[in-house]
Parts: sequence; C-alpha cells; structure tokens
Amino acid sequence: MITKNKLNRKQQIIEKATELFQKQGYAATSMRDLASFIGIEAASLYSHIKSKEEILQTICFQMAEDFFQSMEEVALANQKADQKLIRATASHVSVLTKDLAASAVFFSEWRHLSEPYLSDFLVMRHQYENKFIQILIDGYKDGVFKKMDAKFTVLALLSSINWMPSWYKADGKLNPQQIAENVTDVFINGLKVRS
Amino acid sequence: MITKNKLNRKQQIIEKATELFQKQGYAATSMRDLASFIGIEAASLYSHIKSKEEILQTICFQMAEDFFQSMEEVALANQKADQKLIRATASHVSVLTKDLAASAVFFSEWRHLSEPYLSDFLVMRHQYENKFIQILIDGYKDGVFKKMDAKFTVLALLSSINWMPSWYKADGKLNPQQIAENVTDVFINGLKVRS
DNA sequence: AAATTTCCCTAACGATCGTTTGTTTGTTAT
DNA sequence: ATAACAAACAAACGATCGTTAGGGAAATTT
Repeated sequence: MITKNKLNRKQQIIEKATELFQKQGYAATSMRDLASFIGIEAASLYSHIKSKEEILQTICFQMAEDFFQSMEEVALANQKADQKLIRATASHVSVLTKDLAASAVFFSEWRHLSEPYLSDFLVMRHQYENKFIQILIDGYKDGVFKKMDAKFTVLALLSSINWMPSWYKADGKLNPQQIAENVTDVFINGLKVRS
Repeated sequence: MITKNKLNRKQQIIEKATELFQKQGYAATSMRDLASFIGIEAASLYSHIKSKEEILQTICFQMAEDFFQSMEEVALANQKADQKLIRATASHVSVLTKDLAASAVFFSEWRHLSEPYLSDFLVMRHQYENKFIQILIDGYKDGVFKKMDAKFTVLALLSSINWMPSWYKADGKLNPQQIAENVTDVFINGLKVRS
C-alpha cells in the first residue's frame, strides 16, 4: 500500500530523529545528519515531513498527550492521597519508560518549539503539574501528608523521575514499575528507618 | 591596567555567554548572538577567547571545581549519615544557587564538550555522585537508613535538586538553604505524617 | 499498455555558522 | 614624541544550515 508505506517512512523519520535529538540535541542535529542516519538524502525527507520543527512538534505533543491520558484515569479513582500519588507516579513512569528517547526529547528540547506551540506546551505542562499538586494538597487536608510547599515538592518529585531517561538502562536491576515504587516510597516514607 | 581590562572583558564574555547558553542552549547560540548581546562584533570576541567551546569548557569545569570543593569539607566531617546527607545536600544547593545560570549550563550543555573534555567531565561527575552514594551506604550499615538501591536514590535526590535552576526564582518564598532543608527532609523523613 | 503517482535523487538557493585576516583606533610605556 | 600594544573593526573565508526545484525511476492504477 502506498499510504501505508508513506506513513511508515514518516514514522521511521520521527523515530530516528528522536534518537538523534536525544543524543545530540535538536539544534545540533542537522537534517543531513538525520537523512544519512536513515540512509537517504536530506532533500528526500521533505517528501514526508514539512519541516525540521514539525518533527519536534510531533514528538513533544505526542508525549504530552500520552501523559495527559494516563493522568485522567488516576484522577477519577476514589482513593486516599498517598495511594493516588503512588498510582499517578506509576502512570507517569509507565508513559515515560514506554519511549525513553522520546521522553528525553520531550523534557529537554521543548524550548526549541516556536510560537504558538511553545506557549501551548507550557500551558499543558502547567496543567499536568497542577494535578500532582492537587493530590498533595488533598493529602494534607485529609491528614495523610505533612504540611509542606506542595508546588515545590511536586517539582522535586517530577524532576527526580524525569531525569531518568538520561541514565535508565532497560537491562538494569529495576524495571519501570519498581522504579516508580522506589521513588514514591522514598517520597512518602523517607529513607530513615522508623523507630 | 591592560591585563585587568582584558580579564574583565573575558569574564564578561563568559557571563553573557552563560546567560545565552542557558536561555537558548549552546548549539542554538551563535557567536554573533553573543557579540551583539555584549555590544561588539563577533570577530572581536576572538581577541579574548580561543573558541566558542572554550567558553563552555570554562563554565563547566569551574562549576565542577566548585562542587568538588564544597564536598571535600563535608566528607571530612565526623557525623552520622543523615546529618552528613543534610550537609552535603546543603553544600550542593549552596554552590548551585550561587550561579543559577552557570549551573543550568553545567547540567544541560556538557554533552557539547568535545574529547577529551567530555570524558574528563563524566569521570568527575561520577566521582562526585559516588560521594553521595557512599553516605547512603554508610547510613544503611549504621542502621540509620533503610535498605535501598543507593545509586538509584542518589540519582533521584540529585536530579530533584539539579532541576532547580530551570524553575527557581531568587525572589520566591524559599531561599536556597530552605530548599535544601525541604528536599533533604522529604528524602529522609518522607511526606507521610508519622503516627 | 498507458497514465498516474510515489519516492528518492542531484543540484542549488540564500542564510548563517565559527573563525581568520588585516587594519584602524585609542591607550600606555619609553 | 614615539614606539608598543591591546581591543575593536570590516570583510571575507570555507563550511554547513534548512529548504526548494525539477527530474527520473519504479511501482501502482487505469
């Protein structure tokens, strides 16, 4: 099928670009780099994509969509705050580890988006963070969590997880689910032995 | 004095470059960008610096030196592991907040270093992380900390702090010292109320 | 078999990249 | 005053950037 091949090629371009964007950064990756990595000429890329930035937009907004979708299921659940935080974090890690390269690009290269995509992106990220913040605030109101700066704590939590794509190896000791469990356990219960 | 003016100009170039590298990224910042930001021509930069990358090297290795120096004092102290972790984190945050822009460049742009600087950089970072890891291992041996994956936990801790330059505002509610206290408190004691 | 379409090519566009060359300007030291 | 020097400049180097134009081969549709 014609259409299918074209879609496959476009998909391949995006996947290979994701790999290079992660390794070298968006700005430091040229269209000729990308083309030769795929095995074609740079000009040929433009039979499938409109521009270099379109690739970045596709990567970033696909990831954003995945993150939002995973959060929706969690928000609906009727649980205590600590359980909600565990589930939200697990969902987050699950999306993140499904495509580590795309996640790395998502977290590090979004600033190269041009307007209005940049503003859209920042609004979405802010909304997403707010869902986590709300879980912590609810947890404090219900007496589950200590008093704290919820926004600050969420940024710390998400930061510690979002850095993962830069060091996580799929063949390591911990699988994604265990990573999520470890992180949330540290944040909820702390490192200290309870006496 | 001639020499002093030259040093000042060089220092100014590095500071302005730090600002632009943080805002736009190293690869996306041109020497003409930098020159016009300072108010001179691009060619004039080369009276003071050898190359674009020399600027990045200066930023990265100056920060690395600062981090190492701050850790040395902590490592010598004779304290329990949890106190050591608090002090190490506080030192880390202190160095980090002394120049947020340089820290941001240090954490995000080091991959654009060429060899052998890149390898040197990675070795130093690894050594620095190991000092934190050792604190956690000692803490477990002494019964202060729970059993855990020390490397993983350190990466989570440092990640949550190192992300700070990208969102911290000097006029916020929390000063650097309070940030360090909050982070270490979460990591050591957790968010949950102790019953 | 003919017509159409898809996909990649070569060639090239203007813009911009980091950097070098050679020179001028203004200051400092003799 | 004059020699020496640092710091800036204009101009340009070759390389590379993202992208476009136009054509050819192969596959698909008519």
